[in-house]
Amino acid sequence: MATPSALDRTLSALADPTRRGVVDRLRQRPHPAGELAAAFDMSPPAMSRHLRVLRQTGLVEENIDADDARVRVYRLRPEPFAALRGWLDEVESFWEDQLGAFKAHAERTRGTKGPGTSGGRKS
Amino acid sequence: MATPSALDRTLSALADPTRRGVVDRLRQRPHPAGELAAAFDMSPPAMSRHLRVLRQTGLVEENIDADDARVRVYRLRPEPFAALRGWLDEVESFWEDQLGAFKAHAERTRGTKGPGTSGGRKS
DNA sequence: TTAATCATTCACCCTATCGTTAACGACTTT
DNA sequence: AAAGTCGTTAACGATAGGGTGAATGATTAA
Repeated sequence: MATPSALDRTLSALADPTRRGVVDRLRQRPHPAGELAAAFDMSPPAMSRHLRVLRQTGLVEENIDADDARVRVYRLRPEPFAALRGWLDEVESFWEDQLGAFKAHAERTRGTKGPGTSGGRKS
Repeated sequence: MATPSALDRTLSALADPTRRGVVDRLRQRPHPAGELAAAFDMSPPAMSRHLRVLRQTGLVEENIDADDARVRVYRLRPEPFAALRGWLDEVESFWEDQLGAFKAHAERTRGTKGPGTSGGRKS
């Protein structure tokens, strides 16, 4: 594994239901690690690992509670979500392009319904 | 594993670098399975499994080539990407709420004073 | 100082996933 | 019909990911 890209790590992190649940929950407000473990009926070590994954991808940030330095409060960070949106925008631009490409393609293949219907298997 | 949600499956599918590479490649044009296996220097069975995952999440669609029924041509499908965007929009609305108005979800938050750091945890 | 609490890392299972080769079904070609 | 091609499923080994309980470090409470 040649050091996965940031997008790799972001998507892997969000692919886990627990971690996505944590993200959803952090939308409401920041939470201490212990609260999250309890909320998902999970042992503290298990949640700690999930939080580490989220932290390493930059999806959440850890802060020491001002009133009790034992407590670590987690909150969302926007950057990885923005990056994911950027990739998604790129992918979805495919269909916009397809509308334009449809005209061009329709010239070459008169009669076929969709753009890029198979063509040759050679490049 | 209580039947993962559609979003679970979509994110898991896209978390794999190979599968995301396939998606990126299909943005250019539809491809036969064999071309994809070759492009990623991977055995046909391995690619076939990746394509099945993508197909099961609805990210790609399989079509029999009109000229050669042995060839299966894969192309992108928009729905799962739109669903992912929907979730991403929800998550990112978090920051809009923070900037705009906390009154929007002030109705749901009981007693807690805004996004405060301190937490009264305790079970 | 001693005890209790919060969260982490460490050690270990256990399952899921990815890759390979071999075998198969479907289609095309000669 | 026989051989060749494309892509799949089947069976297997190797690896990574996620769960637990025990031990550790840091902080607070008594």
